[in-house]
Amino acid sequence: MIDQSFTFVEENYIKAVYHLSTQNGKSVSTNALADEMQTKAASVSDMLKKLSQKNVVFYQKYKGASISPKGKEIALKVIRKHRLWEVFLVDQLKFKWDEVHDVAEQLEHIKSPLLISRLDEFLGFPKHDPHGDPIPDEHGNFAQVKKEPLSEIDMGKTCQVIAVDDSSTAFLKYLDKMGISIGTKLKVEDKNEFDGSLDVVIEGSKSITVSPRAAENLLVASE
Amino acid sequence: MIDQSFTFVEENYIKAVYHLSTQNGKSVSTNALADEMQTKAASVSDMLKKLSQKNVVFYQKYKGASISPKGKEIALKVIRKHRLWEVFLVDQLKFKWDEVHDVAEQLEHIKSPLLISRLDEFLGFPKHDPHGDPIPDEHGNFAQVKKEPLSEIDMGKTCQVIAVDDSSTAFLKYLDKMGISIGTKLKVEDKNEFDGSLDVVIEGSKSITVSPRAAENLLVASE
DNA sequence: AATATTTTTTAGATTAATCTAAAAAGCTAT
DNA sequence: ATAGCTTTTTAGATTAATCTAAAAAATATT
Repeated sequence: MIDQSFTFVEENYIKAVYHLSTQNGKSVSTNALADEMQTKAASVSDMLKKLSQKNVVFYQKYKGASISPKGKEIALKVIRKHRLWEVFLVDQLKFKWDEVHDVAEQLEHIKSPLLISRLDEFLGFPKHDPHGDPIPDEHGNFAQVKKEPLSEIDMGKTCQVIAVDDSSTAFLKYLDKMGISIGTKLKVEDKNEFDGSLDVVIEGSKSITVSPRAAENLLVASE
Repeated sequence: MIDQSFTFVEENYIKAVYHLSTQNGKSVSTNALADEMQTKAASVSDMLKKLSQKNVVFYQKYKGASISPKGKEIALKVIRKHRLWEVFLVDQLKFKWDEVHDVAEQLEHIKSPLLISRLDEFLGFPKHDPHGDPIPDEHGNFAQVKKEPLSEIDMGKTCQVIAVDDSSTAFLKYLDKMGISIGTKLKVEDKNEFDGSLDVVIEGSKSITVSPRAAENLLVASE
């Protein structure tokens, strides 16, 4: 096993397992993956079996999958490439942030360690992509963004939901109804003194009011 | 037939047919393609059948293949991308000319018209790649390099063999023996007054002496 | 707990690209 | 012009990724 190489498709599955299994801690269901990958559950089952053989995911029939250390390494390399290319597209080629995704999805699979280290250098070793997401270094390390409750965010500031402190179904259902999920970007418009509720704008969407209770349990990263 | 798309593999075959069939005018044999593509003749037969169906090559069983107008269009788009990326790698990322090929072979298949037009602009609309090969514009047009006999090249200048004025087997055998073929790069080191012969260095190889007769029939592009 | 529903897996096909081995076509040299 | 050699094509498998439909396991409901 000198330097095992993965197909574009395998890399995309690994990335998806990494994303979904680190986002909410627990293992990822076949259907969740099928949804993420825009494919059918049967295809996912086949692929998980293969990726498990290659030791990049942990997988038990009917029990879902999670990322292995080796898989995490691969996922972080792909994510590093994806985000560096996004910086290139936006900073150098004047792409708008909403135009970069499809192209970066292709560029992230180009295999050349030299290319990536040179690109990193060329871009001035950026630490974040145009969406504010951290760029892992060549060893897969990246500055862990500090989580703080939404209630601590200053008025006028923008932040991104990265976790929740209360994972009760009641809370999650509430978030769902509000249109908030992991990754959602929020801008704190106003703080209402009388009850501590916040008026926030959901990026690219509507303005809502968040109760103080919810604001304490929504963990965000400020930008 | 809205905007037919081709796989990486198909694009590589189209490029190979284009290269081989425009280089020496006539149609390309299955074996020549197999050699170029590092694959087996059987695979080439299958692919030519498919590409012929898609109207990108002209193909008749046992008679070889040549590029169609549609195929030429596709080939030139891929070549344009390949050469623009080479310029990027050398000019911006400090790659050496011999390090770019494998990476450009991957990058040339990225699908995004916006990416390429922006890259072209970013690089200052270059007309040649780092090897001196012309970069086709978005319509597939490129400055035809002017051919001149090797005998006209000034001392100290570098040039590339692009054609021959005498296609007798005798001459071609002579060139073969000397290690010269289409694409070979030469540097004129010295001109011997007494017999008109030239001392030239074959790039990455030995120094040889070319007779005046040969020098008149070797058509080159100066760089 | 037993049944019904949902989720996941398996079985069996399909498509793209490839291969080996054998058959067919084309060339060449006497 | 024909026998022998080379080139090319076909036939039949193989691998990766996918799908549909059916079977099996897990979860939910009464």
